[in-house]
Amino acid sequence: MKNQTETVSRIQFSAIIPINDVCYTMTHRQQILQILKRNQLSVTDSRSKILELFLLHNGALAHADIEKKSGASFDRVTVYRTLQTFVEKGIVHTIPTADNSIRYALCKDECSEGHHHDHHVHFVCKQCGSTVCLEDISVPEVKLPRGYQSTQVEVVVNGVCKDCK
Amino acid sequence: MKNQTETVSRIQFSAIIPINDVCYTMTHRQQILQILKRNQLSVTDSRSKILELFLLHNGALAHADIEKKSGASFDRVTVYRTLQTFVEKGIVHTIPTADNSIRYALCKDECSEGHHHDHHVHFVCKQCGSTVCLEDISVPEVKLPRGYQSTQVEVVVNGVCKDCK
DNA sequence: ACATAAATGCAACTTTGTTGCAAGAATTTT
DNA sequence: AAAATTCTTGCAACAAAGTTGCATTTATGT
Repeated sequence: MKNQTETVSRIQFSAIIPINDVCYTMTHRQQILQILKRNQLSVTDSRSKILELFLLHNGALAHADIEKKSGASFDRVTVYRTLQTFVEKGIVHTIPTADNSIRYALCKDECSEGHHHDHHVHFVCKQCGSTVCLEDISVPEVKLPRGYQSTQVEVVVNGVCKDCK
Repeated sequence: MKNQTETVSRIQFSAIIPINDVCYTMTHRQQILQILKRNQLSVTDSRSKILELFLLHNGALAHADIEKKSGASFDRVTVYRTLQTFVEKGIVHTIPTADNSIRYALCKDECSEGHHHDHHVHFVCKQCGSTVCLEDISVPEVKLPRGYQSTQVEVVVNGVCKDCK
């Protein structure tokens, strides 16, 4: 037990660790490996890099954002397929928007394959355009008319975020 | 007063009335003219026909639906521009979805130009794929964290509708 | 280190959405 | 009621977004 703790703290200090000739800060590398392993996905450059973008950004990313931020290092198709895989595995979830652009965000809790249970509110800032998951705000109950059966409720709040005010 | 009622009922009987060589059932024709006039839009084939689709369908339509249902009678560009105009005028509103497809639905209440106030819940059926506005179900209050300011709240419920159960 | 299975990149293609401009309609004016 | 004006439409060309098949490369278990 003591040994493990020591190992972790030692690694935490050596801040930069290479995977596939790309360097990541330690905590992120650990998270990335953990997430991919957990979902039986092989650890590749693109998956690691795209996951890292999500970890760094702390908010939702659209496909276009990822292409830009990744520095055009991957093929467009790879980004599409990676995101698709992540959604299927429950690593990220999609956020509905009124403008035709799918946004993806990391699922904080464990999502079972195919079934997301991210019952939190999404916030889209009109000013800076960023989308964030309000993890602490749970989706309120919605009373439906007779005959309607609900499986998932999406709540998207538009407005001005705390940084833009 | 008696005269007016009489006129209306007489017109209601003569079910089919032509505009621009296209025939519409009376009630819809009245509605279409009323909506377009009210918004200072000239009455054209495409606008009338697309509005009629909304009146007939009683639910949300995506751009693709309109192209199909209108029988390829209009140019794609015209459909795009018509929908854009309708949104700007507040005749229809967009419904956010998690899959890259904007859906449009008629605004029941009068919406002032640019500012929609359709504070109702939208329902998307997983079975039949249809989207409906639950006019009677109002959007619940959402408590936001400090610093966040809300201008509009969108609620989309996914599930099985009353017809598919 | 090797074999196997999976992921990537490329090319070609489809779908979706946009823009400018000439021709055609609808409305207004006379 | 016809002419003038304004707005709308359709065409063409383009840009962006997303998909599919296939050969090559990469990751992983033995």
